Amino acid sequence: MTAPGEAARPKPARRPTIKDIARRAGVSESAVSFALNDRPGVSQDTRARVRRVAEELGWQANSAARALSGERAGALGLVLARPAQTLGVESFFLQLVSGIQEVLSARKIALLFQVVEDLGTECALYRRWWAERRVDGVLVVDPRTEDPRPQLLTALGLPAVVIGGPAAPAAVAPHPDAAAPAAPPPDAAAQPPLATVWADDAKAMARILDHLYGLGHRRIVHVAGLPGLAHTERRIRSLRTEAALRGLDARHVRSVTTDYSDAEGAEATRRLLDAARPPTAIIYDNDVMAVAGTAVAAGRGIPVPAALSIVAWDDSALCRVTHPRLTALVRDTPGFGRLAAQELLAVLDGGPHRTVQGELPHLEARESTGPCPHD
Amino acid sequence: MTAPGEAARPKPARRPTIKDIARRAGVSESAVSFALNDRPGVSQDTRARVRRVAEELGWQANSAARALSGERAGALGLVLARPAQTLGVESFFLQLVSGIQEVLSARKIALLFQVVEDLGTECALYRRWWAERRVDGVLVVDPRTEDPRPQLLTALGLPAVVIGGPAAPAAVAPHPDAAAPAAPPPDAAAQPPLATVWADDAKAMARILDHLYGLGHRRIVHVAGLPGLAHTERRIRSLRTEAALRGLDARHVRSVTTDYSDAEGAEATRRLLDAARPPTAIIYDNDVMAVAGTAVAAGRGIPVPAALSIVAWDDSALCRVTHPRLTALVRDTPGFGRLAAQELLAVLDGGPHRTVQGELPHLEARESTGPCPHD
DNA sequence: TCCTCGGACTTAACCGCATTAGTGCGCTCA
DNA sequence: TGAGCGCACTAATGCGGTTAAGTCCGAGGA
Repeated sequence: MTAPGEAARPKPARRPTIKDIARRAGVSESAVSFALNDRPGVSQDTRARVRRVAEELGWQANSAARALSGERAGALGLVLARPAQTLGVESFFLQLVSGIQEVLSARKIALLFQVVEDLGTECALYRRWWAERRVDGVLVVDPRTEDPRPQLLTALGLPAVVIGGPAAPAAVAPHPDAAAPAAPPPDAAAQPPLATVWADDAKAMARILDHLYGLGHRRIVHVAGLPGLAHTERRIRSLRTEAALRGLDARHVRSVTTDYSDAEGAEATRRLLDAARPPTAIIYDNDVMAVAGTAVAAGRGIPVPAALSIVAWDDSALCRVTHPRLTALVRDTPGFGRLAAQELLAVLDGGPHRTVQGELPHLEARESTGPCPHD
Repeated sequence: MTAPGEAARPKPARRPTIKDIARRAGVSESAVSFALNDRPGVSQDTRARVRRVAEELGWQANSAARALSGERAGALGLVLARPAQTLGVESFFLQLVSGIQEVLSARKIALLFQVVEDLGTECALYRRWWAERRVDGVLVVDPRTEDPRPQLLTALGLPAVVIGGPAAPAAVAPHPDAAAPAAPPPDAAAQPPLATVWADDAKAMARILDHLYGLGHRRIVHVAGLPGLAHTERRIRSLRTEAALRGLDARHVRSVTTDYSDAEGAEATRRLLDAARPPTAIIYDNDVMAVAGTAVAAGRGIPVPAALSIVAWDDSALCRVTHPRLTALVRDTPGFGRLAAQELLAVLDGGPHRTVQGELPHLEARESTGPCPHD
């Protein structure tokens, strides 16, 4: 009656429990529990013996049982809300996840990773995870200016760390360089106090502008990503501020927004190059658009960097396979993930909701940026 | 005594349990369990009432409790063994994961996704997940010719589906077109009978060769990926078979292996173009190498496709941002993920270990392939 | 009329671990 | 000398479900 291929299925080996350990070590189950969890109540001798037996048996705590009694699921969640099409050309997320897991796996904490279509589904998923007690906390990515998630998570009491927030870091920790009185946006105070790790986009933008300004560029356009995202707005604001600091004309140094796709990146580039006075330098908010923009320039016979300089915000293999190779802003993304994971663990351990800052990115100058051409 | 930012932390709302439902519905806890799990033993009336109350309370089963008693973790695992550097330029994985989750989330099954450095760590992780009963099964990616994972998983009794295996589909389901007596490799029989979803790389390769052969190309090199991977070997074998079928010279139609990186893809391309009789067409095993190869050609002033045709195995935004846009083999990767997830669920439900085949990819002809130049 | 049968529930046991409340024992000290 | 104490350990309970084993009751058959 068994289907082909089913016949040989072996009976799964029974996994050892603390009861097995208790029997072999000649103690009670609770003594085993004490011994294995570093709690007082057992002698050094017994503790060592129990540990040895557990080792021999290859015992690992049943995560469900531990979760049920210990009130900890031993898992964290990360949801990525992205339409399926736009998925995966960026290296950012896998690297972030990789960094996060480096921290988690050392503490035997699992990561539930889920890709969903939109923000609504993401919120529904948080509710479900919360109700099912699947996770002890979540890492929130792609914070937005109008974001329902912090409020939801606060209401649920689900510990969280926002990666890439807050919308206005200046309001939390005033940027020493930001002499210009950049008024904190009205929603800054309204944000529930979730723990946050953030990157100093203002300083990063300053570095890019230093580089381009130093090369003589005065007409610089920033091809940004999705307008709703917090870091997009932050970068746009930073560009304005930094341009003003250098006395640059706001009509020639400005941002345009896209959906991060190669198609919109290319389209934006075409429009920019069609203008009466096209920019001499373009900053793209991700690697994919930068490559697409470079291809557009190549298609029109516009030499890079002789006639147009290009900078990619975020490095990846892509930036090295184009011709010429792209000058890019290099971030330690796995490091950022590690930082976020550590913060979340700290919150779970009862720590305060802090706002910590990731390492500053640096600009890797390659062949796509050069001196500004003379008109 | 509370740290700043901690003061406002709300007491988490208590999540409802079946006990709450039982009280409100005026029945016992087990009646609730029966009602909510579609088991006989309660009247239609009671069932409806219990359901309504559960709905009102927003009840969701505590996954830990269910796992503990029901022997099902309600989660599956997927491990990606990749060195951190090579992470994330391919769109394949996120799309695969997205497809998998489409199937899983409908059944409220979570996915544990983990990125590790190597195969040894991956195996250790399977052991841990098994011992901790974290997952009910796993999806195995990147099968290799010498792969310790199937044996381990079989020994553990951890249900699994291999994505992209087996090494020799011909041995399982003879390819009708494969008239050439391609001897099944020795390890084919040694493979434990894990469930498998696979793509017909032989047919895909045939399509690519049809295209290139039809354009007159007779010197074709396949820049393959990592030599240890099953699908790499399969594609290499397919190229040989298909070349022989068309009477092509094995010295001019051959494969070289790389590590999938842009660097090795570019390096391989340089070597090929340096040869006395360089190929007139190159097939790259992923999009990143194809783009890198195109850049090398551009750097040497070799026009594509006038002097060199290029095909990418796997499509992505990358193939559309180069100049010219790359002819690519388009696969329905999310669909492949859905298929794999369905197979694993079938196995968990006691089904047989089948070997099912994914949809055939098609070749999207773009501007990077053209008629073979005359020598 | 009595007994049986089965549907609709309830009770109780259990999953594997953490944790709290004992228990027995040797030692100290009034 | 016996109350008091601390230590090492055991017994018992609970987490929130599932499930096997009753219990109750009304309908149907002999």
